Amino acid sequence: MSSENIETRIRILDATVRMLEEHRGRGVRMADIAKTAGISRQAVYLHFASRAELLEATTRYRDELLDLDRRLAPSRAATSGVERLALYIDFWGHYIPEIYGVGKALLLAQDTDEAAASAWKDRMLALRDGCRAAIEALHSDGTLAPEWTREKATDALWTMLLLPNWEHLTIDCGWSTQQYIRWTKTLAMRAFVEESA
Amino acid sequence: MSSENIETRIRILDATVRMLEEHRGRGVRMADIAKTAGISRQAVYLHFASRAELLEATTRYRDELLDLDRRLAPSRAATSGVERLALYIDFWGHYIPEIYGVGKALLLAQDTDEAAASAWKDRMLALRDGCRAAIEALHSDGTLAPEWTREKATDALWTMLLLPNWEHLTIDCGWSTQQYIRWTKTLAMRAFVEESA
DNA sequence: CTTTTTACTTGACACTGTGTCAATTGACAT
DNA sequence: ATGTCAATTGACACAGTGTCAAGTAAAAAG
Repeated sequence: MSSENIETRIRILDATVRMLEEHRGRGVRMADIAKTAGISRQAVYLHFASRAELLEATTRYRDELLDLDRRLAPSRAATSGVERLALYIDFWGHYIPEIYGVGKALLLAQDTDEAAASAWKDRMLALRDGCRAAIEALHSDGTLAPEWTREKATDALWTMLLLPNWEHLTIDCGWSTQQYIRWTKTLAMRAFVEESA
Repeated sequence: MSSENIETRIRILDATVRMLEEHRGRGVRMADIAKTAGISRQAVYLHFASRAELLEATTRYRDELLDLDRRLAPSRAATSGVERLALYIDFWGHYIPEIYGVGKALLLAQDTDEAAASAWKDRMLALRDGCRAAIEALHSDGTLAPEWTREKATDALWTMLLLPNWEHLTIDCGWSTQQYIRWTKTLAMRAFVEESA
């Protein structure tokens, strides 16, 4: 599956990203992707066994291109829990619009496709790790609001950052990325940080 | 379309509700619904023109059975904004698990089906009305936190109550309905009510 | 300069699920 | 007995995914 020409593989991945971002993850078929990549539909299957596998590979490819580690560096370098939480939300707020199309496609494919469902779950667990790290940092600082266990706070922050929330606020309600980030930060601070008044 | 036997129509709707709740809205086909209702697949089309129309009718049917007006009465009778907000979240928290399957099916059908998308949008606008009423009540009391416009606060509350948030917390994270309601209330109070400390 | 290999193409086809159509059955009403 | 109505049966069109076999064109290997 991987012995084939790497350039073609990348052309397919680029085409997939382009199509999914353009159409917000909806109604993009294998044939459309092939056409955009300038190859036959069947050639796509020489590189990716199924639509789900292509979507999964596309998310990984996207993350590479976006240089995830560099983007995460600021929040990882934070010197306090509050700062870490704020910087992680900053990271996420700028990251999510760039992966929206691919993520949405993966999300929608869950309906029929078990493999797509588990691929998405994987991505979400990575998000949870970031959330846990931020909550853990608050906890070590002693600034995690006392009503929370670390576990529950992680789940709650994780939920706040879910893709549909961003989608709804920006696409349906017309908020800007900046407004989304500000509101999410405010909410998280009031929810998780002690005496945030 | 409506001249047909009403009993059969109801049998179909009951079967649809049952199947969707049972399978959490995923992978339920017209043939499955027909089989559950004890009729032929084609007979379903004598009552509903398409899958989207059936899903739409099913949500309305579900709301009837659940006696939405009775359930909404407490929040409508609230004497303060804070009370109204709390009671509306109570209502929603108990309502959402009962419509989850149908809602999820409608949500997933958005991928391919334009009609399903607009049916879901309709349901969501009804939810927004409830949110606006609660925010409006806070505003008249003078207890809406000053950083919010009524419009933005409505959008934000609306987003908090989105189905995927409930889904994630209860189904993925294992929270109980009570925990979901408590957390949502706490969050909403801290977000929208002035000096909630 | 032929032969082999590699990457891809073309076209056909199986499968699933939605939605349509035509002919038929069985019950109930007039 | 006749007509009407609800539903049945079986066939089919259509879209999209995934598979398969045969062919092609160019690069690599002898």
